[in-house]
Amino acid sequence: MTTHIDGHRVSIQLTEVEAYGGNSDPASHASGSRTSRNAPMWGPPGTLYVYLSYGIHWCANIVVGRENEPGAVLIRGGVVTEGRGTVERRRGRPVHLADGPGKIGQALGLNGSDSGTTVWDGPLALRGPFGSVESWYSTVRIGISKAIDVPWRFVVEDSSALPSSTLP
DNA sequence: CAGGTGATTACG
DNA sequence: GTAATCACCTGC
Repeated sequence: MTTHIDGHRVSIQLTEVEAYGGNSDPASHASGSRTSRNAPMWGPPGTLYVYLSYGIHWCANIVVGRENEPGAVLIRGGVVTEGRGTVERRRGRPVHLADGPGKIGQALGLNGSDSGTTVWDGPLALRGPFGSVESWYSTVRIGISKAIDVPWRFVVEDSSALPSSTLP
């Protein structure tokens, strides 16, 4: 995925994501009522949902599934493949692998003003290569206190399984 | 390991 | 109104 924000282009190859559902998923921000914060989760697939976590971290999700049936994928980790200088300036430290949703949000330069935009006309774009499904495995989601047994965290085995042309 | 930080929610 | 809860990161 790639962002073009403040005149800077940053790309990451995804290595870790988590899925969140709608009303039937107690851990989801869409488990309760629709509010101004979580409204993008009801949007069409490809909508971006960005929220502020712990008052500090902007975390990014891509909405999936049908419109009005909330569901989203939280971006948890990725390898920086383009714009590493920009990422290191934003993060204030050397960065190769950004692991953790707050770090990813900061690396990509996202904030609340990007919530509700879409991958076809917003600052964040999706593009391949997407790798093979065999290189991913699933575990339980982390950092949550409800539905902790649902195995909807997906991780790439190891970054050497990524297409070598995408690695730095 | 603990603390920062602020929106959102649950309760009256 | 107030209090508790967070899909987290950093530095000790």
